[in-house]
Amino acid sequence: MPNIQITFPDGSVREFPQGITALEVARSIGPRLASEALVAKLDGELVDLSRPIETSTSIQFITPTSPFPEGLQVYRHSSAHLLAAAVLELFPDARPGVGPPTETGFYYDFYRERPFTEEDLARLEEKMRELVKADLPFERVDYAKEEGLKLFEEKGEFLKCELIREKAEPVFSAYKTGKFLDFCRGPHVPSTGHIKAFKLLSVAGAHWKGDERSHPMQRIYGTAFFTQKELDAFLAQLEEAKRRDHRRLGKELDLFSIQDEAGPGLIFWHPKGGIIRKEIEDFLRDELLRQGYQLVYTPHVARVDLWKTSGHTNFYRQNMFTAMRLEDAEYQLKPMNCPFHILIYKDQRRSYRELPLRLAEFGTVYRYERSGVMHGLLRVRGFTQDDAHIFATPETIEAEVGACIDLAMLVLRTFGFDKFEVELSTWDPERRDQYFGEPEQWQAAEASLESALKTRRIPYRRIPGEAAFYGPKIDIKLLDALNRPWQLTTVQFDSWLPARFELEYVGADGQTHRPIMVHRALLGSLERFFGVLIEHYAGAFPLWLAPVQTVVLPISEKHHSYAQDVTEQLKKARIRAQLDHRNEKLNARIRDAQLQKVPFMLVVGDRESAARGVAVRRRDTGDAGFQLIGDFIRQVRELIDKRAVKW
RNA sequence: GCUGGCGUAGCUCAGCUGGUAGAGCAUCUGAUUUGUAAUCAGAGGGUCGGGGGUUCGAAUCCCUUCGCCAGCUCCA
Repeated sequence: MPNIQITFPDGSVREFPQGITALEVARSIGPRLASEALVAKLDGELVDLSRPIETSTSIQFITPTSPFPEGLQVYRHSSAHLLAAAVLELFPDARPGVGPPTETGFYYDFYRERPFTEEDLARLEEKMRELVKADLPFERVDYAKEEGLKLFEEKGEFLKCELIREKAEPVFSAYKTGKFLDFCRGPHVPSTGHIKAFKLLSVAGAHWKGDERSHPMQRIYGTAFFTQKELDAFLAQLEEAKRRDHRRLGKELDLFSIQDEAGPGLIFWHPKGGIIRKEIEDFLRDELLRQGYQLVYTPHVARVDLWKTSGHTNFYRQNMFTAMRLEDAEYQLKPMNCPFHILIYKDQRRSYRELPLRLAEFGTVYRYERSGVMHGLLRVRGFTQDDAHIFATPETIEAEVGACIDLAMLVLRTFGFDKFEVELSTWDPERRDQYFGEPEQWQAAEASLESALKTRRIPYRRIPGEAAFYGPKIDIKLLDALNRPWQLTTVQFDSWLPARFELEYVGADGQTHRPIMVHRALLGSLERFFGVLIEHYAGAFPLWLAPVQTVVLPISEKHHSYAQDVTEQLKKARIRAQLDHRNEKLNARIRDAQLQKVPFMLVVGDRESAARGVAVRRRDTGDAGFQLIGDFIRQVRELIDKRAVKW
């Protein structure tokens, strides 16, 4: 048998007989590697360790400690197969659909008359552990298409048959694990014994191939990690996310509610949430005015004709509330603010000297969402965008886009976010008919967006084909305290609406020209942003946002009047202060203030009233000792004024 | 909208196979006068999400409707 040459990651080359398996190569290096390796990478392609190597190649072994995400993906994919094998042991009537790895684990879809229950999950997990102990191999078998199809048909695997008919090559691979045979490209870890730490998380409904008209499927979600420690950390993070859930905190801290009687997806901002919203709006408004925006207010409804002109009745109908008939015409609740701002623009003849014209509004819009998709503050039917439309000449577009990005970064950082992901969504030149406008316009638009990012040295990802039909856009996602991404800021280039509404300005040359529009929202929606903020801070807001900034706690009744005096002084300094003189032990009142996440608690008793001071307790670090009342006020005022996130 | 789960006091929840509702916290009243995360006692509070049905009898079983939760699908 001829020899082949195998190149190792360190550059060394060794000869092996043709047909040797990757596992044998690993063994030639060391028994430890052979037992830990999960898959091999041959010239960059992932393969099973058991696969014979026929030609010279480079090789790399992937173990749990390899710095490649592919290892974990394969591992989770194998875990999904392990799950399917366990399901077939306990529920022979289940018909496996698909079961891929996901970002945080894996799932497997089954077709079955009866849904799985929580108890079923526990039994399945137990069975999976048994199969791990049995150390079953993930055995790869190649079938000719017809022969393989027949095999799956005999097993009654009608879903797999459908996939094979649609996707299989003339010879396709399948993987066998115990009773489970899957049409699968692989690769997999060598055997079930390699799977160390996993957990089944939930059952949920799904649809075959994601098509809601197709078979209902039962999806079992699970996750798997190389070590129990990593799994535990992941589960702890799930718990932490639950602890921070804005719906729960919104109730506990009395920030907002959703009322059955009013309808789903409609938000009631309670007084404490209202103060936070006011602080957010005040801050934004000040910045907007500083940056040359002009504030406008527009109605919530308009004649349907307006929405016909804008094109919304056509391409956005599915997201709009149905129109209402009034005496003279049909009226439509607004799903967007742009046509209104356009009407303000059109209300007079515009000169190039007025541009860029920046119109900003906290505009409340209503969008119809299907009943199953609402989620707290994050997905609602009525929300307020911190919206703005910039009407500009083509020459100034890049500068305007750049200014939007700068403003977005400034704003988001002020709220304490400092990790971002930026995306540039561009068109797909292959599908020109999907987009409005000429290719040259698109290239110019993309170039100006891209250049705005480049001159700021902002790292970004280009996503072809993700542009809106009317223009390319830049989206900024922030990462919260749990590193979850949230898409908030969007800056969109639009030459479609200016054309629809025949917008014009008179240029320096005395001719009329068409302006370009930039749609831009920094926080996206105030409701959604509020939800993100609550979860990011777990309800413990920065001082400047905290609904109650200080609570004054008199030790006993004889300190009431001094406590009252302290509270008045705080209020005079525009610090939100509350006096808690309830007939409760100090400990109980401290506890309540802690649970309400009040930044400062001021204990006042004999010592404090004698010395005109307060005993400061901080929300995060506890007792901070005595301070003169004047000093405390000055310090807190300063922290509020500079919108400190930490103190 | 679809699949599955759930809906009992303001909140968190108990209530086995049908026999006209219970705890803790919160609220109110009284006692207590408190030094850095829950003082004690008493009282009030529910047409068991809404409607219909089965039954001598329904929080419990059935139908229907509204809402919530986890997903699917779609988005700020």
